Amino acid sequence: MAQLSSVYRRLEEGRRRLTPQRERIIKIFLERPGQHLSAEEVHQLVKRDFRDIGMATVYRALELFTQLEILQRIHFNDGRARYEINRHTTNVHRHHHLVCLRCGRVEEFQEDLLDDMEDRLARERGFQVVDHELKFYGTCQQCNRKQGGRVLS
Amino acid sequence: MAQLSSVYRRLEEGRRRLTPQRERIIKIFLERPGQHLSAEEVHQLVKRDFRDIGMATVYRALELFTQLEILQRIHFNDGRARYEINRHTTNVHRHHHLVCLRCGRVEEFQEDLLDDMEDRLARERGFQVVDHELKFYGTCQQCNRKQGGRVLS
DNA sequence: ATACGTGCAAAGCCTTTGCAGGTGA
DNA sequence: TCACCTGCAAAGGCTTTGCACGTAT
Repeated sequence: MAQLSSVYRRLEEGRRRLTPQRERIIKIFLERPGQHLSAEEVHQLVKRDFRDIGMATVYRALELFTQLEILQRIHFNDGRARYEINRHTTNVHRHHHLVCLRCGRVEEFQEDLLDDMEDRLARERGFQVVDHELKFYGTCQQCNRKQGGRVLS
Repeated sequence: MAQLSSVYRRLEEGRRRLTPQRERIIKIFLERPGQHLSAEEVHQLVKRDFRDIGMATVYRALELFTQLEILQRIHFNDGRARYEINRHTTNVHRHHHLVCLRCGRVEEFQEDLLDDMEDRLARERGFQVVDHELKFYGTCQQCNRKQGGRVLS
């Protein structure tokens, strides 16, 4: 798992430690590329190895990694934060989300068109873009086939 | 205010009433096109006319209007929901958001490029888009001029 | 009469914070 | 030693719900 060294380096720069719990948390994300986990989900997964870990530790780790730009916090309009590996800093191309309103699954997709938009925003409105976020809400292929079900919320 | 009749029609379809409080709330949004108000902000504004209105009523109205697709709920990754008039259903063109990380101001901008993307998603992945959401995070012109300040969170 | 709406207070989530004890450098 | 980390419990913020009373049809 090559990416761990990069995590370690960023922690060191801030004089923070890679404790066993934090390592497990990062690995949970590295083992599940393209998943968007809530704090609660992460907690359940870490508990397999650290039975006594508390939510506070999970939240503190997620917050720390978010500040170090190792993780990224996302909201899908359901009131709880989710986290994913920040691929921007791991040199994989930026991606976006397809949120299915029937089954709740979140798919990803790649898109390059936005770079042009960012340039235009800087030129025409003086807005310097640091990050962007694009989400499509709708119904996924699988749900479209089943038909009939009711759209959530 | 022509749009109020459309609000009234949609309420009637669901056998819900346009009470004075609800009317005031809708007007607050109609009077402020392009603003993204939190429940708390709406509460403060309604209180000018209804001193005793409670947060519960505000939340229930916001929830109702969101379900009727008169308002739209948005999250800017700060943990609180904001609401804006759903222009999709009032036939004004869809717009998106520029969130300034220094001063917190939210600007809007128009963009048509996404329709092509939606077509491609349907064709290539069978994902039927109902709605989309595009946000750019960065620093606004005003803040860029002032320089120096620290970027939030 | 019936269904809907309101304000108040209480409860519910998700998340953060304070604290005492533990651990790594 | 010193700064950092952890689990627990308590507190915080935002939002929802239960209830009794009011109101429109």
